[in-house]
Amino acid sequence: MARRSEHKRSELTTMAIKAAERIVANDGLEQMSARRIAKEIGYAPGTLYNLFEDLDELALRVNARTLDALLRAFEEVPPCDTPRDALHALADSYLSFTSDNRRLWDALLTFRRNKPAPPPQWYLAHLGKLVGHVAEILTRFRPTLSEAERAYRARLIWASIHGISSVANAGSVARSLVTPVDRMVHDLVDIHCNSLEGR
Amino acid sequence: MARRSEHKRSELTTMAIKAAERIVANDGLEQMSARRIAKEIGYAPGTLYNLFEDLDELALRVNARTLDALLRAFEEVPPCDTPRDALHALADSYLSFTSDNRRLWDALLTFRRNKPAPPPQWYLAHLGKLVGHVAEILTRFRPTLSEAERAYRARLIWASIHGISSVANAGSVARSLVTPVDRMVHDLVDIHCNSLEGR
DNA sequence: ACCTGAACACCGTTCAAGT
DNA sequence: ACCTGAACACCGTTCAAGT
Repeated sequence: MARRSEHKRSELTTMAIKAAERIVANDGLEQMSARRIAKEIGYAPGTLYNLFEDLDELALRVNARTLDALLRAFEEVPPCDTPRDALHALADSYLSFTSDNRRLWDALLTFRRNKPAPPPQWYLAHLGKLVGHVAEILTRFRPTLSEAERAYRARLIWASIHGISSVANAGSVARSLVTPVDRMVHDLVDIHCNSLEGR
Repeated sequence: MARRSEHKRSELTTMAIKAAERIVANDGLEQMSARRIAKEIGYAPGTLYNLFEDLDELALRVNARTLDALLRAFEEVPPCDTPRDALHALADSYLSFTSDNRRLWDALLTFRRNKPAPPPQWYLAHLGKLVGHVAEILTRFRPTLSEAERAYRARLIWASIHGISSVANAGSVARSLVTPVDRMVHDLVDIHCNSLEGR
């Protein structure tokens, strides 16, 4: 029926991603449907399949923007005198980002592709940068640590902190296990710091 | 149309829960639909709404059985000489249970009710027992710890371990961040133990 | 009283047909 | 070439009507 070309393909793509992001941020990932996105941008559902392979790809693009935003927040964390303070500052940044962007962060954590497929390489690169922020601080604790060990330790710290934050965000079912979240995260950071300092 | 009464109401309930569990274990929570459960037990979809308030309740009942099974596994963990060994043994039990029951455990972690509601009291009781197993071991580390502090510490340990295991189970997207899972969990347990021993 | 199954309001995805 | 929208195969949930 059509040939509107009111928007360039790239514009249309951006419109769709932003509409999807808006829906996820406001109403959660469950509400992000092809029909609703299409309605919001004023196109037919079929059009989305012209721009994206499927809804999975669209969700991945939304998550990529969320990760980008978190990385930007990390970069704005002011430098600290001690590595311990630096880790605490990073944890604070993480906690405030995830609470300011509850639903978007939740979407990132709970999203599962319908057809199992290896994650795109740019997605892994994003995650790598996230862990890189932690790894960088670890060099100040233990300058002699090999790069591999530093990366491993950074992943260990990140995953354990993430555990608390993810339980806190996971429905209301287990939230009582991780209260108060802030105190738990900072206690955990201290435990990791103590271990890094060898005490 | 009907009045079969081939099964008592309680039998029907059990049949439905077991069918749902089978579907979740084999094909994941996404595949657990009212229509499919009904077909498996040979009744109409509407019948399920006679037995349960909605699908959320059915999913909760499946999760309860999974938690029960995990608690049973915990109870079978043989006693250990040192509290450190005991924590490692508990972690091993957790790791092997979650890998033997991937999809059921995943369902427990990712399930979110459609209508937000406080978790039923029996559900919280189950979670409490889970943390209780950890708390019990902590008395051996620090007999003088108050009950509240012991419970807090147990939640901290459990949540951080759970973080690693949940990332490992979360699609393939972030799994690379938590490999090898076993080593990470045991390193984390050691860090917690060191902290408890005050070094 | 118990169970049915059509009905309602939704999904993701495809693809022939229109401009 | 681009976009549509009907069509297909699904959802959860309800409830009038049958036995």
